[in-house]
Amino acid sequence: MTRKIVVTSALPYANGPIHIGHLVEYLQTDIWVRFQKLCGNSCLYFCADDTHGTPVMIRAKQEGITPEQLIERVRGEHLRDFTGFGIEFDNYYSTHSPENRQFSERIYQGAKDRGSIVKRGIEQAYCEEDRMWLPDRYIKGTCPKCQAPDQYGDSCDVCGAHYRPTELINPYSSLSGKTPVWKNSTHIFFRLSDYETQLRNLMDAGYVQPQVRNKMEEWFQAGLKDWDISRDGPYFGFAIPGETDKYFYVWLDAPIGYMASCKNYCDRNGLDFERVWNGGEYELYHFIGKDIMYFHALFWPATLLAAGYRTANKLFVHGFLTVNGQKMSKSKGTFITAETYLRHLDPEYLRYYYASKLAPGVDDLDLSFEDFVFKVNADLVGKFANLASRSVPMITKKLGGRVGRIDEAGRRLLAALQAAKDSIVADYESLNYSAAVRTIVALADECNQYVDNHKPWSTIDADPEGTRTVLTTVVNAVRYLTIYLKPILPGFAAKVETCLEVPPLTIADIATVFEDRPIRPFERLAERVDKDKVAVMVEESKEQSQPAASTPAVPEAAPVVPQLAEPLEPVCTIEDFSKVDLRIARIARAEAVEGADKLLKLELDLGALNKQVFAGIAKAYTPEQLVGRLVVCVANLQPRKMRFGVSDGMVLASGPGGKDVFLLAADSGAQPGQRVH
RNA sequence: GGCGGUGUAGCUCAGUUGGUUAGAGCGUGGGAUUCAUAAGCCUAAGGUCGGUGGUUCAAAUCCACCCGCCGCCA
Repeated sequence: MTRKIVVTSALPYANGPIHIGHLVEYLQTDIWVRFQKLCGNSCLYFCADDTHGTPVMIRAKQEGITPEQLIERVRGEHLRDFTGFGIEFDNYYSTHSPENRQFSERIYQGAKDRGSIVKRGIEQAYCEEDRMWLPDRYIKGTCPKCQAPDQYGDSCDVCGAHYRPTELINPYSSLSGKTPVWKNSTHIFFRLSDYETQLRNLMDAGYVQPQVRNKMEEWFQAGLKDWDISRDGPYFGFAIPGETDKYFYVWLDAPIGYMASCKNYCDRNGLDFERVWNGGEYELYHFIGKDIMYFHALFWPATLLAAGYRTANKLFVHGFLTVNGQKMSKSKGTFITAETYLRHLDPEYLRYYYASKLAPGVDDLDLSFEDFVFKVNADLVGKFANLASRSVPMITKKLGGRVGRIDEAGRRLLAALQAAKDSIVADYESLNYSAAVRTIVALADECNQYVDNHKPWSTIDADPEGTRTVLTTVVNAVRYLTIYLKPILPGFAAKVETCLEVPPLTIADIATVFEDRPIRPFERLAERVDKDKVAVMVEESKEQSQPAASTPAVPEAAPVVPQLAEPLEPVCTIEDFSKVDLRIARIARAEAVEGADKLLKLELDLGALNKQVFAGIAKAYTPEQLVGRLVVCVANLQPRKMRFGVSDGMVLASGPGGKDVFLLAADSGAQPGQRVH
């Protein structure tokens, strides 16, 4: 029976680029959607940019453009990045849309009619300089408990204390630097506790995974508190009807963006939104990260219930991405944007890698570059692509480009492939992609063993027809494997479909065989991933983040509290410091690097030894200026392989980069090779 | 700090309701091959299942405490 399904991914916020962390969710969702379509189900995938709120307003102001201009631009960038990764939305909309306003107002009215809207005054920080209310995260000051300076308005990073922003000592706006004043303002609250019973019923009905449910239980026991859904102007968002200068909090209208995107699609495609969203005919699933569980497991269903809308069948919660076992880091170059990735690597690699590690739980997923390279090369290329590559060309080159029929031995192999269907389908359906991939890889192993056992390369001259039978079996095996992998690897699948000259493969094709047909010349299905390319991508991610880090948020404003553009690192002991072996070096040679406009290739004379170092100082120094100079270098830095060669150290310099780079020099008398203490 | 999640071979992960000698892939060593993208096949080595204590005939699995990592505290 054909199912009808609506799927959403969380809406990315419109003030930053898509990065490989975001992609865990969009790829997880896209694979599921493609899987449903492969199974012949009708599946609609909706998303949008989340556009409202203070950060967007401030960012637009900094860039000297309107919020509307900013969100339009960012939406285009986001969609470009998603498309680059093969993520196919049926509609990618915006929360700054007429549909979203309409649904927000309707849901608010629904809650009001149910008596779930209450008002009360709260005290909040107001900046008279910028004439705006300050969210807690924009207020900084000295921690009332441990006196640490420059802590955020809600908690202290140094001692971990929690407090109210009013308790901060010497509070200041992180935007203007001015001291805020405390003013009273009436806010509008949604009484979440009115929906506790209904929410609990939802949990009982299997709305979330068990791990998430435990967390829910904790929240229920703590008691559901009223939710502040209003913000005072100026605020980039929807005005609240019947109020003066009050706007819906961004988190109220963000998930409503799912509905808006769906409505917009329905209107453009002749579908009845009420039927699709509310009719019960369609299943509805939301994919989200565990950081926004609270909003999607409590507020969102509660507001829908308030307005009489249906809630989702299930929430699929996933964990975060770590890179090489750690949080993504700009300084380590592991904060990799989708755009940067696509400039260096094939998106199918990441799709395969994530799929090979995704499970239904909320565990974090680790992207280890070493593992990434091995896995892509061993499985994707060595097992799948190579299986086709070692058999199909023999048919096109030596057997007239035609597959024949399959014999008994071939049928046994193919039967094993067919028999795996139910388990693979079940694994995809339950988001256990890693299990599906394990099964598929094991099948590919069997296929490769089959090829080795039948040695078509040694029989082809003596027994061409027998060999054709063997190779026909392999082609059929490749076809089945491709079907199983298609949700994960759409590009790979498209190449196989072209080679076989067949219409898009579906799961139903598992029941059929491919015999007595011509095939087209073989095109390589996937290239090996070069680990140097990964290294270059990481290197580039480091370079990109430097200017951003050194650009002050608001250049004109002079902060009252002194702050370094680059904050101090945590304390380092003398032992830590002694690990860094600094040496005086004389620049023996310097030359420009072809193909890199920031790099100079330096040969450093350290007395007894010479080192080759690539330094990102070409914008600031010409090679001629450098030869003969004494500099300080990190002599025991782990060598790094770059596109242009190995860099075996680093010369010390200050400055934000670009033209503003200032090399450290040594007073005369210092000798190359001397250690700096 | 409170709470939730998590910790299994060098790496990434499976381990069903507690039940023989704890598995897979990658990586590493050895072997036989050479059709194929230095891919594929055969084979070997590798683990006190975070720690301690407990329940049990039996614990990676259940319980308590501790340690590490991730997150939430609206």
